[in-house]
Amino acid sequence: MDKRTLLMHTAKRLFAVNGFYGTPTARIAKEAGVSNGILFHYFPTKEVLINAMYLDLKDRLFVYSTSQVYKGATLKESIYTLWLAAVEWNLENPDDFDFMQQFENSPYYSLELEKSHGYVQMSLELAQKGIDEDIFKQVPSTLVFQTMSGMVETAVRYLRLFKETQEDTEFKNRLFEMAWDAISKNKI
Amino acid sequence: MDKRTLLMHTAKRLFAVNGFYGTPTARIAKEAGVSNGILFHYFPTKEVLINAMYLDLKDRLFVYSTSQVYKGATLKESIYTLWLAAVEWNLENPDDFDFMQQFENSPYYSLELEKSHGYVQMSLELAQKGIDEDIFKQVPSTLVFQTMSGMVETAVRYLRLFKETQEDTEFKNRLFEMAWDAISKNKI
Amino acid sequence: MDKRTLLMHTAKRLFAVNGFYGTPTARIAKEAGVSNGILFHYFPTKEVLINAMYLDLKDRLFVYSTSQVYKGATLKESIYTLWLAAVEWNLENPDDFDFMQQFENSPYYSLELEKSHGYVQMSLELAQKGIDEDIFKQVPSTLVFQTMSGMVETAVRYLRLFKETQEDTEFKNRLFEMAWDAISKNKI
Amino acid sequence: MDKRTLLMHTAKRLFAVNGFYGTPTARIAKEAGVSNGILFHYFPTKEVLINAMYLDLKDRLFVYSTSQVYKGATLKESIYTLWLAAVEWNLENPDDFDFMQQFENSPYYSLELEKSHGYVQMSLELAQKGIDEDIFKQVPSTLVFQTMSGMVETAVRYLRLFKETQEDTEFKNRLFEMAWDAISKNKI
DNA sequence: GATGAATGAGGCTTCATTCAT
DNA sequence: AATGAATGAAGCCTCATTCAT
Repeated sequence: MDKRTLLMHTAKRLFAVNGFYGTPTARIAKEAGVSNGILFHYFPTKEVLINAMYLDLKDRLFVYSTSQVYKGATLKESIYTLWLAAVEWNLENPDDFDFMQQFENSPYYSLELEKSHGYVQMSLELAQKGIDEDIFKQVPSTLVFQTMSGMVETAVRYLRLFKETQEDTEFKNRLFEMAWDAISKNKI
Repeated sequence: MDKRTLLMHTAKRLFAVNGFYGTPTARIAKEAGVSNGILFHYFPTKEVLINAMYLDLKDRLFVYSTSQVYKGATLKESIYTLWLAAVEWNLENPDDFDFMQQFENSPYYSLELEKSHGYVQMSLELAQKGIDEDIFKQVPSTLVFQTMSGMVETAVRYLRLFKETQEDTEFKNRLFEMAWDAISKNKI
Repeated sequence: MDKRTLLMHTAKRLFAVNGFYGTPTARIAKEAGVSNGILFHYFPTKEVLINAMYLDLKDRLFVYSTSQVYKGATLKESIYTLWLAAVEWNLENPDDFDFMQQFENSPYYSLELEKSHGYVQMSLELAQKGIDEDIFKQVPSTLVFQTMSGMVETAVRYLRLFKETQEDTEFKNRLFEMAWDAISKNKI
Repeated sequence: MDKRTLLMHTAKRLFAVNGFYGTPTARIAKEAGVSNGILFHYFPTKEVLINAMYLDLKDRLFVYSTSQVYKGATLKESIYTLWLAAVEWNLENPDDFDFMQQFENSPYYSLELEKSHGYVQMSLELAQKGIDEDIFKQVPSTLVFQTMSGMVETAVRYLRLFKETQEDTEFKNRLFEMAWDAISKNKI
């Protein structure tokens, strides 16, 4: 693994546990087994490192989630697949989840950062589709998107808190139904 | 205003903008117009200050929200009132909201902190009531609680992003319906 | 001696020997017997410290030189007194001289820094007087000033190089004559 | 241009603006368009680079100045030619001038460096000649030399400060007269 | 000769906290 | 209670120099 990647991995692990303010760059380098200075060769600033990591994670989550959706799936199936993929990816990568949560709630974060991200584009299109087909509530697509994101977070937090539910497929389906009911029109 | 309170107000404002790692205690004291040292007379530690602020905010939010609910309200009315109170309070106190979000997503935060909080107790009881009365989905009360909290956050974020919607009562009702649909049983 | 002054003294000594780039702030603090941090309490930046020292030195040199000139002296006597005072002050404070030379030839230095300095004002007035009275050559007063400054430097350097001449009043008079001849009109 | 020379040119330009402490070797290499490491192939040390540049400059200045003096010139003519050549060379190469000033006033500099330099030898001989012929004041030749050097510097600084005087031959003659009067015996 | 990644010591500065007054 | 000078550990980052290729 090249040093750049190595540094990102190490940083993510440390950030998740100690937060980025609680993690000296020196420690990242040390635990990555590289010199102090090389970190700044790849990332001119600690902030750059943090941003790079965030965008990288978003990318990976996006690629993973979309790869799960199969052609010809109904809208609900697609949404379900995406939701589940996101939830499971976060459960399997708790460090990533913690890091992202922390980042998104820090002053470093600005929405601008991700507006252009492919995964935002795709989600919005999907949301718009559901609205146009009268499956979703008649609200802005961005709201649908944000609601789904929020519900993913809620699910992840809950499943992490009560580990015994993590393998319970039936329970996860119920979690999804809550999210779905939030955005979809109530059938009579 | 006594110095203790003054410090908390100043700290909140600065924390909201710069984060707590970006806000030196010296700056808090300076902008509060008090001496550097006195801060540590009232709060032995920066961490103590932060925790105190957090619990204080929760208290105020709790008192405010519950004071809005009137006797004899139906369950949905109560939930609605609480939801709306929380949303509006957060909109009117954006610094508080930012501070809390930041805190809850930092390594400082542990759930233990608030378990005992009156507002958690009350919310859980309300959730349980809805479940028992077969109005809510048959899921743990903690899940209902967390979902509602998440939906409040989503609403606040959205309303802040699109300021023109903040005065639109109709729109806020729709937001509430999303939250309600998430936790309630679907009527056929 | 208060810590601020103590730091300036120590800094000057170290700067003279090692240059300011060769002198860590930590070393200044250490040799001054104070804590590392206090330096930045008095001087927010190493650069501020350096500038402060420079202006302070100029002040002291100015006060010292002018205090030597007596009322009713002729122009030549005044110039001589000032020249001698400057030369001797620099000889007695070699660290100061080295520091100033270094500073004036570093990128830190800008003429703006001292334009407003009382000592510049006074020197220019004196120069103008000599020009008006047809004692000095008919050149701009700033040129007279700069020439005298340069001749002081030359004298100091020479006297430092050949220590045996430092006590030789006769020799110093010859040095002054060189400076005087440079700026004054040649008597036929 | 070979890389060695290229590096020296780039270094000089950067040094003049930012000083040598403000100019990382990495930046020199980058702006010269060569690799980081190659600099240390040609100059084992940053200090070696700096010294090499200084001596190189002195050489060039020497060669240029002496080439201007013609056979059979009187002493004053020779001095004038040398003075003017030095002044004009410095005006045309301001970076070089800044670099030299900075170097000569830094802890890197020691007189030893140039004692052996041809240009010092020649200047001293010329000075001695003037003294022996009773044209110059009866002072050590080294003093004459240093005075002339100082007057060159003063002239250059002044002409740079007031650019409109740079083309004024008449004015430059007056500048030279000041220098000449400093070292020469006053004709009655 | 040439590249540029890699090293690691060390510099400047910050800042929570303490303490004399 | 109040002040603000003082402490010193620690953080981020720089940069001359080395080294593998």
